Amino acid sequence: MATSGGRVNRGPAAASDNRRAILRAARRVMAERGYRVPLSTIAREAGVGQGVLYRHFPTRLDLAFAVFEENVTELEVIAADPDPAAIGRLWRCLVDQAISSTAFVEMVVDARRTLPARDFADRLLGLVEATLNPARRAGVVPQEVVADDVLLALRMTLGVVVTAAAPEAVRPAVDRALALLDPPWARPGTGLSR
Amino acid sequence: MATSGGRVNRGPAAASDNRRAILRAARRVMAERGYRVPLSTIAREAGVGQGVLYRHFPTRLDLAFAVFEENVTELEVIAADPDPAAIGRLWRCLVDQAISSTAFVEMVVDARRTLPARDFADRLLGLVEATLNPARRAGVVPQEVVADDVLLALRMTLGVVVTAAAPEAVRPAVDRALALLDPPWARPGTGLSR
Amino acid sequence: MATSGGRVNRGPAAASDNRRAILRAARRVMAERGYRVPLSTIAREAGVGQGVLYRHFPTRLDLAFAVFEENVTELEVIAADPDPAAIGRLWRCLVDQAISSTAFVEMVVDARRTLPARDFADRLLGLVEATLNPARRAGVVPQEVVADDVLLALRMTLGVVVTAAAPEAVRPAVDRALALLDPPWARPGTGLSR
Amino acid sequence: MATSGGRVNRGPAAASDNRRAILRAARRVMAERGYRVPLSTIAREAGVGQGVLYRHFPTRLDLAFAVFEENVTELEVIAADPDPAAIGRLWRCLVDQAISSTAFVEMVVDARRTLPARDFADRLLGLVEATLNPARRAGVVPQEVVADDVLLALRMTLGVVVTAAAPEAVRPAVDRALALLDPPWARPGTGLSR
DNA sequence: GATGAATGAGAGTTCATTCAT
DNA sequence: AATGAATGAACTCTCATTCAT
Repeated sequence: MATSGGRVNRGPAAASDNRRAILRAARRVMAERGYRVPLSTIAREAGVGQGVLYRHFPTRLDLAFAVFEENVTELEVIAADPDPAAIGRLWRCLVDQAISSTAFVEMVVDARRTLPARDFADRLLGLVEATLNPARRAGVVPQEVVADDVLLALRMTLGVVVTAAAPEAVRPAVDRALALLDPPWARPGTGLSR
Repeated sequence: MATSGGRVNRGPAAASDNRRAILRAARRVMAERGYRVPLSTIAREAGVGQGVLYRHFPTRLDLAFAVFEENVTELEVIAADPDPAAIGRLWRCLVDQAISSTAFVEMVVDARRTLPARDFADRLLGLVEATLNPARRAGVVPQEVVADDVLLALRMTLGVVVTAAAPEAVRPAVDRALALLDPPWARPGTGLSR
Repeated sequence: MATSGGRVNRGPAAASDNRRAILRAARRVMAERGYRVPLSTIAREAGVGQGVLYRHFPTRLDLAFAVFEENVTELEVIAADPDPAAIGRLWRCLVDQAISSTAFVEMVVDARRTLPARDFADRLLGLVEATLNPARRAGVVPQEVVADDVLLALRMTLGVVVTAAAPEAVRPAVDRALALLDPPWARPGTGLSR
Repeated sequence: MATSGGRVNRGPAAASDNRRAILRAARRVMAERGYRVPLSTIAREAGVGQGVLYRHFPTRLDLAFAVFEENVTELEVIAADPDPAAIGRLWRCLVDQAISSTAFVEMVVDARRTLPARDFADRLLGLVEATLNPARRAGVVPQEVVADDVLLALRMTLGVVVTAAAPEAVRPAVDRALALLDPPWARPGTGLSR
């Protein structure tokens, strides 16, 4: 009755493949249809049963966090670079991630209502701080710039992203917004020039 | 038997009262529990049947637009003032509205997925333009400032609002963000000084 | 989309009919298939949608209590009779109800795990007391008999009912059990003789 | 890779250990959380995989029967004693088992719905008969007492057990019930006096 | 033989929408 | 014109059962 039709049971070996497939599907489907897509859709797209999705990610938030965890990993690689100009590359990466992440904002809004706060912001803050320090010491960014400013600028960017009228309008709007804001860590000499 | 229990059927006279009650309830409940509260909750809070809610506002979006229509009305009053300094007051009003409107962003995100675009942005743009023109002519704001910039700044502010960790963190974050952005239309001489 | 096929929407007028139909279906289906039948089965048998079942009875326990409420009503009619011999009729009724109520025991077991205790036992106790008092005064039952004894005897009977090997074995087993127990309130002169 | 994490595969030697561990876990968990606890919970508590549980006990009933098989074994030891007074000890043991076995009743109810009758009752009957015969011959219990009466009394006791409002109310209620019933095989001279 | 992940049917619950009264 | 119950599709979550390793 259990394995009547469809997929075969590939056994435990499938576990990590499945996890990856679920993350990939979640990233894609959430980007397309929003944070609140039915979990069953994600499971179907990932080619796994609903139980598997549930085993790997007990709640929608767990899944979303895991998706964005991958983003953080990408940032960590950049932040590990002691180059003072790394802050520029980190910023560019943050903006790029923001542009592809309407779902992220929906998640944050949802998390605020359902969770006793997670440490995402703190981790991000740590990454930015680590990257900002060498830049400040090298004089690439003014002394008074703090990590909170960077995150604030990122949040401003997210606002532009989620309120864009159409996908193709996102990038130009973000560019214009950042031109208005003109954050010091995004000026020449901060890794963006290369 | 028609009016078996509870409320009496007050007939046509109730129509506009009901509409107002629904809008008031929707504004409050959406602010508290998010854009996606069950419509039945709004109806209950407004003290009307679900059918009435449906008659006045066929979709959730219609309801949400009507709620924010009230915001626009408030703005129109300011924009009707030919005073060059009105732009500063308009901006302050926009920011205040943004601060009390996490639900607005959720609505916009939802609208983008479900609607063939509504004219909200255009109306807002018109208002800002009408207010910006005298200001520019009077030299209160630089000539190169365009209405789009104002809306962009507003969208940036919304990003800060919806990603705030807690309600009490909203206002300080917005203040800091606007200090960083330092929009010309919010500088002294633009109606904020009074 | 809502009323695509099947049942028509009969409007609010259907409410009390539906409630009755649900109770009837629940009584029958729970007796046949046990306390834990899928609620959807009960809804289907009653000819209503699942939402209606849910509206009338938010939890399975609410439904079950309502079913047994009807039993209590039957008992109340008997208990209202000041005749000292009423205790015999009350007892016979209790036993008859027990015989048709395997589901009752399952409910009680379930309720103990899920509920902060309901007042069923108390109401039953009150009924028995009210009926026992005149009987004791009239000397139809010995002075030392208390209502708790009657309920204890009922619980013993329920034990016999639920452990019967087959439905047709229930009545004989109960008769034999009561012959062994020989409760004073079931002896001649207590309303059973007529 | 087969035994990647957690427990090691101890091979065939583990089989009977596992069986015992499962039975112990099942007894405990079913007593705590009822007959219908998830099988996965029992497996986890026993420290075995779900497959092992399934191998040893294909159905929940098989497991439950095995649990109560241990009870029967305890009874068999008593029944093997030719002492006419053994019936008293057997009865006490039966009552003690009943008191600790709400789950037993749930099992019996379940069994009636799913199984073409098992021989549990028959084995119990045999045990009681074997113990009752010497007692009757020795005149410790009246001649007319039959084994069915003893089982009937046990079923009555089970009724009291499962309908108790709280665990601590079980023993007093059973005592009172048995005082009302006063079974001859539980009177002085039947093994209870020692 | 043991392990524990995968499977998927189905139970429970919610809620937008309809419509008799 | 208002009411609020009915509807049922959709979604989330659970868990008995299977089976690759």
